[in-house]
Amino acid sequence: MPDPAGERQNLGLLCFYPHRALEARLLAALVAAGFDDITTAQGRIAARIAPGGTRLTALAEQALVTKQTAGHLVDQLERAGYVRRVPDPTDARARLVQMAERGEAVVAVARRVEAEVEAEWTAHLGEEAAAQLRAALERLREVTDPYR
Amino acid sequence: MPDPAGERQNLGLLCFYPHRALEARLLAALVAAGFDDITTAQGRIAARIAPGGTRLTALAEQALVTKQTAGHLVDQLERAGYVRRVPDPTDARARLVQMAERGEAVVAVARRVEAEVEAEWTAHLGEEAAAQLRAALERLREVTDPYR
DNA sequence: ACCATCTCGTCAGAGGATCTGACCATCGTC
DNA sequence: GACGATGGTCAGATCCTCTGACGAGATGGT
Repeated sequence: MPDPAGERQNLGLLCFYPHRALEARLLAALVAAGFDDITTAQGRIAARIAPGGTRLTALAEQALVTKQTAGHLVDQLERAGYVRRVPDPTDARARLVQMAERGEAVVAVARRVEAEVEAEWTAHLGEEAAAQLRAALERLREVTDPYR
Repeated sequence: MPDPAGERQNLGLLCFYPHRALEARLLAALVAAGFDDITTAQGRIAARIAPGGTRLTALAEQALVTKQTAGHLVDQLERAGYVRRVPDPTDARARLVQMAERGEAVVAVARRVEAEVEAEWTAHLGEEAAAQLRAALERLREVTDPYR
């Protein structure tokens, strides 16, 4: 990962700063809202739960962790009441991880903070540059996200 | 951190994909080059060592970890021969973490991979869009990197 | 139906990464 | 010189992540 404090930083590293900043803002806001028992790792898993529920294996794939790790994190989220596991009606081996009520409350807070942060960034960059940034990142995702 | 598999992803999450892709590419290339005893956490610290050496506290600040964590990672890097610690001539309390020969070799590989990846991304986006992306990310860094 | 094979998820165990708290040596300043 | 601030370490705990092994259910060919 080496990259000096030099002038021209690589694009990957430049991408890191906004991501880290958002994650820190989110975590702080969640703690402030009383959800102080959540970790970033749990959040990264929870963030990938689709409306109807998502299989553990799918969560693991998208988050780029092993299914053991994902299972461990879902255990914690379940114990804390953020998610629940229900049988998958289409496959008796599988179970769907769904948001519980408490989980939905967290998502609501997260959505608000995300919108806030994005508004700040847009204000800093200007509408047009922000839109271009989004477009470029979305196109970049085509070649950098194996699970798009 | 929650963010659904929904349509319009937030900018922070969009930033994550390129960063993760680059880090994975780097790690794979380093392993392929025989540097198979390095971890991403070590890399994130090593990446911030300036040419003349950097203090532990500075490394910790920039990587956003505690100085204990940074010290632990530098211990490993030192044991593996990637870096060395030398006394700071300007302050008897402090020591400078410097790249050792083996560390320089890693940096060389990393530089090459970074350039490769950036060339691929530029090819995908087009010269102009890539330049705009870089410019936007650099401006965004002004408000997202506390240690710029 | 049946069997080989794959997929979904779990259990067990180990190694890393990261934090908090306590502590010492040195620096800078009044 | 005395005192608060800074650089770094030690100790201990917690969380995250992985590898390996495994059982239960699905799938496809015969």
